[in-house]
Amino acid sequence: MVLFSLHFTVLEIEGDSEKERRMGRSPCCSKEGLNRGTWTALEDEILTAYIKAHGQGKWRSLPNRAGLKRCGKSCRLRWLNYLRPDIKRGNISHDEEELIIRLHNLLGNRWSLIAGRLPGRTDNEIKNYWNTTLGKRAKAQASSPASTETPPSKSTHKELTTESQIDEPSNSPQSTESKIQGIRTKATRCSSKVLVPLLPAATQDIDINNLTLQDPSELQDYQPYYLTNHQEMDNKTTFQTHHGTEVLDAFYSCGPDFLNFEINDQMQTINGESEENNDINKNLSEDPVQPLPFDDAMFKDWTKSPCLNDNATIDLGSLAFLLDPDEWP
DNA sequence: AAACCCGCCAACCGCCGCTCA
DNA sequence: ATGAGCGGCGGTTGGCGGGTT
Repeated sequence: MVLFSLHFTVLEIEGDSEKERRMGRSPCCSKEGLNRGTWTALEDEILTAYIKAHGQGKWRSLPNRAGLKRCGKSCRLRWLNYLRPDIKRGNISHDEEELIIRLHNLLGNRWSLIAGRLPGRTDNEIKNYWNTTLGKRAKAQASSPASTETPPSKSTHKELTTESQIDEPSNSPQSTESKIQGIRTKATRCSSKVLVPLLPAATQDIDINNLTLQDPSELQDYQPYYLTNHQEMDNKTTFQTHHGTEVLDAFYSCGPDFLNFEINDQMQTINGESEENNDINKNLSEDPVQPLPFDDAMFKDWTKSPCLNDNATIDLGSLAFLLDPDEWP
């Protein structure tokens, strides 16, 4: 019955919309006559039924076509954050929490990117969770007495990685706040990349020019990072490669400066979640690799970096799965 | 029981980048 | 080359419910 009445509404409003279109640009969201605030069950039902029938997209015109007195953006948000069938309900698990912390350290407030690594979770949910829980924890951690004992240092920062550190504020001297300082909050495209294989653990050199990936799935073995350190020899670029987790830890263990680089939007693409692998493969051979701001010694052995001192009881290996979606629970 | 406080989170807002005509 | 239209993103707001006084 709802659908029948919807049909009439759609026909009526579509006419108006078309008229508006011909007469010039209609306002994005004329607030007049639109419902605001919490969605009703009926509105949810209408929106869900419409999207199931016609698919999502064209959000601007969707409310008219579906007969909803809502802003298109509001419809999109409601669908993406609440009505989508693949939304994961329930509390953030401990593993998810760890992953959020790690990804936030790596990506900053780029919630959509972080959400992309957490199946079923929305950027809004993660953002809220961070703002209400993890962010406060990080703040408390920053102002904890331990932080005054050891002055914050870019080179001595340790990360939240162990369970005990998660459950209670770490005595890490480096505040998350200071880490966030160096993070871009807006996602931007980047054209350069460094490949850091998750495996093998042993250090090796890769000749990027000779790196050919027969199968796009091979890209899963690599994580691109926007570093600016490299070694160029005779137009060839070689990379010292390391276990991905170690590299990540080393990066954000070293403070905000090291986080001030671009993260590849295609990071999740690399993990086989998109069809653009071929493009990436192509870009690998086309894009020049940018110089990295790291010193050579650091690249020669991450594990000897001062960022990873012996006091850091970080089980890097145990967290490597966080970078491999196949390993996710 | 009422008033107040506080935390959570759904929803809104404004900006930005991409696409296309 | 340019600008409108649109989708997407991150920051912020405000309603609601639970806890405390």
